[in-house]
Amino acid sequence: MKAGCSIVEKPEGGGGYQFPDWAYKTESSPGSRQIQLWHFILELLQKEEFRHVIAWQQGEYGEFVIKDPDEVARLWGRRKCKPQMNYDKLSRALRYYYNKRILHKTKGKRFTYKFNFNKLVMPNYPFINIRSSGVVPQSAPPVPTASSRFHFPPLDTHSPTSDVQPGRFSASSLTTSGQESSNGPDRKVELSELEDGSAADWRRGVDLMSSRNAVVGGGIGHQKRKPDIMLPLFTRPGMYPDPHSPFAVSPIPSRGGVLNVPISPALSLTPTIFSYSPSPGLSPFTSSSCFSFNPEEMKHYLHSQACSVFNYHLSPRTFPRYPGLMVPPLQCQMHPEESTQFSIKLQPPPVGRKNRERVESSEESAPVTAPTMAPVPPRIKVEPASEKDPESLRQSAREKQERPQEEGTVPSRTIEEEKSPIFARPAARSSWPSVPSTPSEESLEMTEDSEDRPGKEPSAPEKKEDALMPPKLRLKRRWNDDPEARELRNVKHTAS
DNA sequence: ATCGGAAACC
DNA sequence: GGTTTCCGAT
Repeated sequence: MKAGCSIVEKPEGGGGYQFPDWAYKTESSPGSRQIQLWHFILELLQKEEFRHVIAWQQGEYGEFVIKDPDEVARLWGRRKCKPQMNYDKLSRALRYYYNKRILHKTKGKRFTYKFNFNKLVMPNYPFINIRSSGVVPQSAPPVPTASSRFHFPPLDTHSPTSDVQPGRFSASSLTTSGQESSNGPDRKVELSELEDGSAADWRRGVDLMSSRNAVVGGGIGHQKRKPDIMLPLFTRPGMYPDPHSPFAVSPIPSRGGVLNVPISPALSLTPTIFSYSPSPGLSPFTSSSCFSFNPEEMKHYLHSQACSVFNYHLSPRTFPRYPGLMVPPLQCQMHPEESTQFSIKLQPPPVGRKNRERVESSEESAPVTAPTMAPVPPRIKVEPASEKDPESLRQSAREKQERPQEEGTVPSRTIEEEKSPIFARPAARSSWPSVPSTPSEESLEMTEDSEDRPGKEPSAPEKKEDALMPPKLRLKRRWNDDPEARELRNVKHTAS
């Protein structure tokens, strides 16, 4: 048993804002069904109680500083029942977000990272009415400043430590059908690399704009969806007024409001394999044919996206180009046919286990773990039941109490609206808009690695290099600060 | 301090 | 799949 983990707090206590269990799954990873780190981080950032531990960095959108790494790690460890957690490990996890582009490291600033809200927010709140508050935090995120409206809804069932709040990041997943990976089994590409979230969204937008009711696959196009599932229908902001949502429109509805799925909600909510899905839980959208929207809004949305992406210092290449779309005069040049995506797998599956000398641990004994046939003695973690220091205890105690009314603790932010469970029962929808009529549509033949003009540009020097370069490097080079590459890209763009 | 590969874990 | 755990490199 994991000592130290007894304090797993669940909302049920008397919170009152109970949602069905499956309702919470959305934000967790489909696989693990557990809170994700970025989620947790956001939670902490959201609460003032943790201001001294981790806080938004004013000035930079989405940038935050971990003031007390050890504490954050401790909290995280507690949350995950991993008493051995430490900043080193936690930071490794954070680093994994780099490639997913959920997070970035702010170079030069110690313990400072930056969220890519495009990735986190937009995919989850695609149709927020940007006009009302500037969807993406135009100014620092949840900073209780100007954008009184932007605030991250609670992400997890339990709060950082155990508290919680009614609202949550709904992954809005509407998802569903998915199931079909458009690209073959092992073609799970992380388009996100390039997409940066926004691209994906854009693509979706495009699809929508094209008024292709039939199109589905979101971008990639090849997904057929199962006709027996109803995708949620988004109309427009306001359709799902969610008191807890900081946004004009509540993403939550998607959760239960509109699914008409025969399958378990939990399943349906689990964003699975969307071809373009960058990371589970993040891009739940299926760009289904079921959205209805306002062109006008879409425009704003897209525009906002562009700005945001830009503001986040993302690679310009992530900007999908859309004719007629106004973007900031920066180098945001857009090109109509952009949206290509990467097909590279950033983190290739393990090849096999190499024997690693982990035997060095001499004093562990396997608790209850079912030993597989590991070549080496199963590694057990010794979970010191006494991991809690006074501080921790104090905290957990406090947390528990806070839970019920946690909202009250965040005054400076937006007034947490009342926390009433927003749980609309999924109204069964009987008819669905359209059926995928274009199953094939190979139009979007994703250009594998090339994220540049598919059939165009003969071959830029850079490209060749890329070809010879491991995907990761390639990405890194491109994404991170490879001025050279960037320049090349720019040149290319301008040239064409 | 940070990064990222590798492998194990859940 | 998302970490967790280790660890060598920078």
